[in-house]
Amino acid sequence: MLSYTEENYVKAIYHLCPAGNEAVSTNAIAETMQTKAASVTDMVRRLDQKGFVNYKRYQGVTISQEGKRKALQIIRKHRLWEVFLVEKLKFNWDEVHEVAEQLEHIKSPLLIKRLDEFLGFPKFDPHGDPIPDEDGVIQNKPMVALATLAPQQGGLVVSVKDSSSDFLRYLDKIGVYIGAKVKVMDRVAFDGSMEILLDQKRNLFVSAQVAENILVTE
Amino acid sequence: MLSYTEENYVKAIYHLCPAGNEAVSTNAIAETMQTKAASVTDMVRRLDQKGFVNYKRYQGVTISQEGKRKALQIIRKHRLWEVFLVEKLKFNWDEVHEVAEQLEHIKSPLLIKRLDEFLGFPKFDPHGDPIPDEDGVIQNKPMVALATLAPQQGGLVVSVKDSSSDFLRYLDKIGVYIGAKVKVMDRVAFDGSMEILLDQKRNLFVSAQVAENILVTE
DNA sequence: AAGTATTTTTAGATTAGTCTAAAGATTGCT
DNA sequence: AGCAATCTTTAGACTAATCTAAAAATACTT
Repeated sequence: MLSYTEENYVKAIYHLCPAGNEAVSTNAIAETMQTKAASVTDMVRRLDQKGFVNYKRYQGVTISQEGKRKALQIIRKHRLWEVFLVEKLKFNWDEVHEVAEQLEHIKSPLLIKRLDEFLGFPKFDPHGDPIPDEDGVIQNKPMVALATLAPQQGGLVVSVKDSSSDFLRYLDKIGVYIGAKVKVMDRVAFDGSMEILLDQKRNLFVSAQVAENILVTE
Repeated sequence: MLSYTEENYVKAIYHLCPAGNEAVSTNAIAETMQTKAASVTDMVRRLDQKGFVNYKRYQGVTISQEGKRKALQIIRKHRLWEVFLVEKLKFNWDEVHEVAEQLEHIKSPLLIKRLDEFLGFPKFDPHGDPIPDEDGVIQNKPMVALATLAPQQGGLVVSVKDSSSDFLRYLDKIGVYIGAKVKVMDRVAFDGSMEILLDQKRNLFVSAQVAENILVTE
């Protein structure tokens, strides 16, 4: 069983190299974990001992199969909680991270199973990042920028490139959310702005820059 | 800011003497915390330093005003999460404690505010224990056993005396839950069993023993 | 290839929380 | 009151996670 801190290290190492094919440096981990390199050395040695990473001194770290499984489990929990916070508790997109960071460490398989059910088995979190399934498998449909679609083409909003508060708030205001159905109605050659049909109900205009930062999939 | 462990100590000390009027012994704390007396001594000294308890060596511990506030905050969180788990995630009454024990330590005032709202500002948890408000005030309506009511008298189910899994499962089965509206229709003198109108809809019979263990209020 | 710069590790210390074993207080009994 | 039983505290040690400072290894640069 991993401690709170160990879980965070595993997650960080996974994020730095999810494939586990190239070594992650002690320094890189220290930076993302907001700690010192010496502390990282101690920790990765322990995680190697426990089988969650592969570590050789001066050679950096790679995530192991076991570690990958654990990391994806934590990411799954994190993203499900984010969906809960936004969909059910009306948090803004930019308020959820800190809280989800705590909630992801709650240990209860039943809780996550039920939460998933309660949320209707979502596939993406509020930022559009995919939610791994119980076995750690990530559904990876190709995503393209809304800006690249031709008129009459449509898709589902699955993510955003820019996740600044400003941008997210703007999307909230115009009613665009992850999971929204969009269809390109027209495209203004002059400035690249687009007319979009949202959820088969409402027409709206977005600038080229906005369209560039909204990611959609079939 | 208190650590996870410190929060648990404060809660335990509060539970051992909520009024804070008489001293709680080191040993008693050790027992409820599943630890050794020596560890308790160390901890209560720290908590005294921080102002959450009053401690003098060999004299035991009392909870301070500050400690009471903190404990009630944690209890509030615990009970709100229990309501969430049972009402929204369909946990059984007897499955929630362990998970709520973890969830109660999540730090986010906004989260609790929104959760309370989402749950419709419940006043009792699934076991019928009252949920303190934001200021730590516990609503304390008098409770009486269902068994003591006369025919035609009614009330709301607010708690149970026996909280064994067996009893809770039985209540689930017959459809009795915290918050249910009940009215005594008849009382069998022979064995003390009762006929009850549940939620103004359904009639059911309960034994004297069951009626003794269901607590109701006006 | 040699020397400097950078990165990484080791050594030793610190804090939180815990333990065991022994010493010190309090309580209770006759 | 005096002694035994019990409870509580102290002392010293351990683990997890961290730090600083110094040593060791690797990488870069000319």
